[in-house]
Amino acid sequence: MTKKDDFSLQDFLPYLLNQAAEESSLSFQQVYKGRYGMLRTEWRVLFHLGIYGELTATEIVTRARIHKTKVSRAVQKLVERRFVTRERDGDDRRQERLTLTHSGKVAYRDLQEIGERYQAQLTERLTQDEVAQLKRMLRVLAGLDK
Amino acid sequence: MTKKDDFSLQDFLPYLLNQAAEESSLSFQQVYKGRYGMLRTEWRVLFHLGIYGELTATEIVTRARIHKTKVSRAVQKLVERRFVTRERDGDDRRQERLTLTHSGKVAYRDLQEIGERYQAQLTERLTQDEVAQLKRMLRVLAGLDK
DNA sequence: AATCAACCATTACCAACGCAACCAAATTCC
DNA sequence: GGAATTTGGTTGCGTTGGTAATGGTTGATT
Repeated sequence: MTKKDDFSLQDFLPYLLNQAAEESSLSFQQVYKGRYGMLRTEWRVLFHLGIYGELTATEIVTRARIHKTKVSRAVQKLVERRFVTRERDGDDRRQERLTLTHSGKVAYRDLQEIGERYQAQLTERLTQDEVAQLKRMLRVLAGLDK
Repeated sequence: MTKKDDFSLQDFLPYLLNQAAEESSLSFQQVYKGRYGMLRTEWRVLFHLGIYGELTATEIVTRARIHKTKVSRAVQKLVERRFVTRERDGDDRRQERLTLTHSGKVAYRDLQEIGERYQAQLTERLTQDEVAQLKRMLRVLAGLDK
């Protein structure tokens, strides 16, 4: 048997990353879907606004690397459900400043807290140090580090 | 500022995993899409057949954790494009044994080789040891280790 | 100041997804 | 041994996603 045949999906990084990502987002998805009827993209937009405060749609697109049509639709939903308010920028009337409403902030804090607990549970089979290493490497792979 | 406010998306594991997974599958997607007009699910099915040989649709579902309708449609496409043949099982006529055709094998080997090179390039900013650690942890998170 | 290119965001259109319902074959149960 | 249940796989249909085109605004060129 040659070296070539040793190749396995279990060793193919994009595949492994995908499996881990899917697995890790699945149960958390139940939370924001069940509690607030949110889709994944909506939750992600909410979180960005919760963390960074006022943002425009384009800023969310570049920060979160979500397709702009997805952001557009997610914002629409969040506005409908009164989690977010949009307001045309005075200086540049093309863009809209997005901010969380009160209930948006409440939802954010609620989910953020659950998220932290969920993360802790997710990594209980790894040491603190391993988790730190893992995150560092993921940032490298995602091209998120400076 | 309290501890709570330190929470950041850059530190939320499901988010990081998703970013890394998306980033790492993006350029490779161009390859199987460009060369063979395949979708992600089709490529995944092809790889499973390439690695494990003859499988049924259900076996692919459980191994790859892909929804059965996705597998069903991917198999359909792969059969149409003559990468895969299906054959009713004699013992249990509900299931179909799936195997790669010659051109299916060729495509698999081609993509597998590119995949390996791609993986090497992806991890060039990490040491061998780090990659091994990373894969181990991802398997834990994905629930893939015994 | 009129034109043109660049930009922010949305929409129209079609492809892909996922749930639930379904068909056909096999197994269980009485 | 026949009805009910389970299992392998497909399909219909409403939802979600991406590409490309559009509307509306700004900035640059002249």
